Amino acid sequence: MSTDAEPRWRRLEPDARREQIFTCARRLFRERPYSAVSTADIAQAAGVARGLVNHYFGTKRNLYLQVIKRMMFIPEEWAETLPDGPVEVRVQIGLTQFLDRISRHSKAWLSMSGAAGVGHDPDVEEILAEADQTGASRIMEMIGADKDNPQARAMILAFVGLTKAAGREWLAKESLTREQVQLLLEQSLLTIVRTVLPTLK
Amino acid sequence: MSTDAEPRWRRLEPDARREQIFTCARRLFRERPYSAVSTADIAQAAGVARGLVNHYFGTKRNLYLQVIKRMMFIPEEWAETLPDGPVEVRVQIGLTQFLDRISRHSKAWLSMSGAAGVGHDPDVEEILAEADQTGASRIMEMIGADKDNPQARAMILAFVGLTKAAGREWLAKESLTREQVQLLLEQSLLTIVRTVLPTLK
DNA sequence: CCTTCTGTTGACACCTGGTCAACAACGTGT
DNA sequence: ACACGTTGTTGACCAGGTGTCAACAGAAGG
Repeated sequence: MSTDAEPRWRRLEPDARREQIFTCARRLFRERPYSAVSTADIAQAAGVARGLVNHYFGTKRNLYLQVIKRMMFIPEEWAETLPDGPVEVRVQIGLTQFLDRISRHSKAWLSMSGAAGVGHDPDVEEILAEADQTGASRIMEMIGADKDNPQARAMILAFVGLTKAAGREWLAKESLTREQVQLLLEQSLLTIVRTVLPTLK
Repeated sequence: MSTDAEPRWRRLEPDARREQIFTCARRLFRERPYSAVSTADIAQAAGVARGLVNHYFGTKRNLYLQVIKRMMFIPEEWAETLPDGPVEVRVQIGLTQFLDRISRHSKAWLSMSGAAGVGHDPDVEEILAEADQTGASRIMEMIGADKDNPQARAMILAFVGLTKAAGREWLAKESLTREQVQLLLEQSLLTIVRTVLPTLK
């Protein structure tokens, strides 16, 4: 009889196991809505007992929040340095970089871009709001706005809404070309800079 | 002994009972996320057995979809007639009417305005997309755009994204005044009409 | 080979959603 | 009044999902 006694399961470093489960969970959450993914599914995908998922992540909900949180964080740095120069040029370059970014990570970006609202989950909304704030800060750098002016920031947050919607039209629905999106965002942002923000004082 | 024999429960017309349960469900879904509302909660709020909720609405999910669907439908008519005249005037009046509308129904509007995405549920997204299309049509009337031009429509759908984000800044976060939102939307829309849309054909 | 450590398992208790046969409120005919 | 049929309503039942935890077993060291 075979004496090799293949072990029925292998031990992993906690970090490795955690990461493995996390990866499987992220994949599943991307392709199905939250409630259609069971912890059993996640465990099975990771080839692991169901209890282990809870052991590493506590609750399914918490695991989900971590997935969202990490989607928000895109590996490369946000800010390649922007050249000095007139707003028009900075906006053009900044938006080009931005569109490069989201097209490179389109899948992750799309699953993040629209969110919050109806099923309004405070925790999820908070994470998403944070992402919007990051985007807004970046844009305010582009246009040289005062980052501490809450009204200016609110205006730019609204513009971020335009950005996300336009991005979806381009990447998900393919009803606009990249050039069209760029033109739309560029012109809108310049209008805001030139006409709307100055009224703030 | 009292012979009046107060009945333990009362029969209602199916429509009345359905409406009663629906109202309780809507209230609960507005104040808590989907998964935090159990059918037992809904039944209890309506003073009714749990099974009755399923009897009238099939599944909890279906009830939820109906709640969303009805939130989307705002009773008064969309279109008070817009006067003929230059785009600038039509846009100004149209946006004023629009802001009147959403401030009047701010609570319902806010729970609809942001949505879809992360927990991406196809059915919910479809309902919300339909609402966006309705809004887009209205705006295209305002600016006299060709409603059958898919690219123009896509541009306006992106603008709807700006609208929703700006509305949230005003009504939910109160970081902008109504006047500021109006200015932002007016200027952005005019820019789109004058500078962006003409490049399409 | 025995011991220790701990990553991992599998069974358990609990909760939630959907089904369905039985029940009881109410209108109707006598 | 009283029986009767209709049907709105109930409550028990089952399937399936989540979180907990004591016990198990792979790996490393003596």
